[in-house]
Amino acid sequence: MGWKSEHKQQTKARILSAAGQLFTRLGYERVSIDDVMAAAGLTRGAFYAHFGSKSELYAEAIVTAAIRARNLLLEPLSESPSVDAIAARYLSPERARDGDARCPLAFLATDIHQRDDQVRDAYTRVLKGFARTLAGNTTAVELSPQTLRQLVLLVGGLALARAVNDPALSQCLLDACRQGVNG
Amino acid sequence: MGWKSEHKQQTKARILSAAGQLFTRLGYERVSIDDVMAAAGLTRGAFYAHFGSKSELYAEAIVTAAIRARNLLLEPLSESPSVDAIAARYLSPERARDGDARCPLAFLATDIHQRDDQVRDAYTRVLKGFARTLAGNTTAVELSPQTLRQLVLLVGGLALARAVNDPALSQCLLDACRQGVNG
DNA sequence: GTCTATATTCTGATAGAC
DNA sequence: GTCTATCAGAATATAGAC
Repeated sequence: MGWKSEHKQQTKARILSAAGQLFTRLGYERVSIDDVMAAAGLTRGAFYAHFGSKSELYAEAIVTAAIRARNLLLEPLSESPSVDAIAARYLSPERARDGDARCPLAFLATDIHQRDDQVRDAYTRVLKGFARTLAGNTTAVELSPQTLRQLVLLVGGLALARAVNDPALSQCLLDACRQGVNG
Repeated sequence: MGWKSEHKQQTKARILSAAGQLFTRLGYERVSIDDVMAAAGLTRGAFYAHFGSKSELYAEAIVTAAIRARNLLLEPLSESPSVDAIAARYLSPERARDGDARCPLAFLATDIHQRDDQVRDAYTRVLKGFARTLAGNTTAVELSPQTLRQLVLLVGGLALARAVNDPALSQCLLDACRQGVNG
């Protein structure tokens, strides 16, 4: 492809990066197309040259944000990190607050059911990917009950720790879940 | 108080009941004041005689919906139900779908962080109440790590089972969490 | 207290110049 | 492809009649 369509791809990537971070932090409804385009250094009118609708952007942005969060999470860890090592990083207080490595799985969990199938499919795929990482990237098709419990303790625990308005309870939730994953 | 203010209280209760069910099912942003008032058999203009803002309504409606969900959950159970018995009912497939006894703790979890302190306080109080129920209504001030893990497996598990667009995975999540609470 | 009517703001999406 | 300008609809909140 020529340099022109390459430039378009870069622009689209910039929009997706901005959207991923904004949506993960604020949710679907509190982020406007204006906000996303402004964060990407563009204006509203250019949006529809890249995406057909806000919902379509949301679906793609969830994947983008998940890849980013995954990279930041696993970066300092070994090639095949243990669930304990993952949990120790994932369930950190900074992550429960508005840290830099927000996980869309935890921050958008209850928002997904309200959206269309395209969005729900994207979220489901990402969640399964995280589960397979917890299972050590096995080739097994089935996810074991233990892996699913670890998944819930991580994603659900982080979500509740973020929701709650009591820092002490928030910390206790994170500690309890980390301990439960290890056991 | 006279029958007049008593009638006002009944009207307010009707609004709160409608709001509790609508908000829990659809979230904060997808429910308008119009929707709530219409469901209560009133029109928009009457709203501000009972509540100061939509956010204030939301905070109160979360408590109302939680009480209702709690009653429906514990109704057929013994006076001091075991966590196993609670989990068996709470993590049922009907509850993950749009059953009648929607739990605002699970369905609104990631919506709460976006709202004001009044809302977050209400949610936090309700969550602590559910945790104390799981702990057998002890008088202990502290919540044990095990109770908090059970709380996350129930609330987080139901939230993820609802988010996911894959019925088989949804069922596996519910089963795994129920099994984990029992163990 | 409840109604109708409306002020105001914001949003997603589109049209047309460059 | 990106811009400015705008449409059309929806939302919160308020004003005033009854």
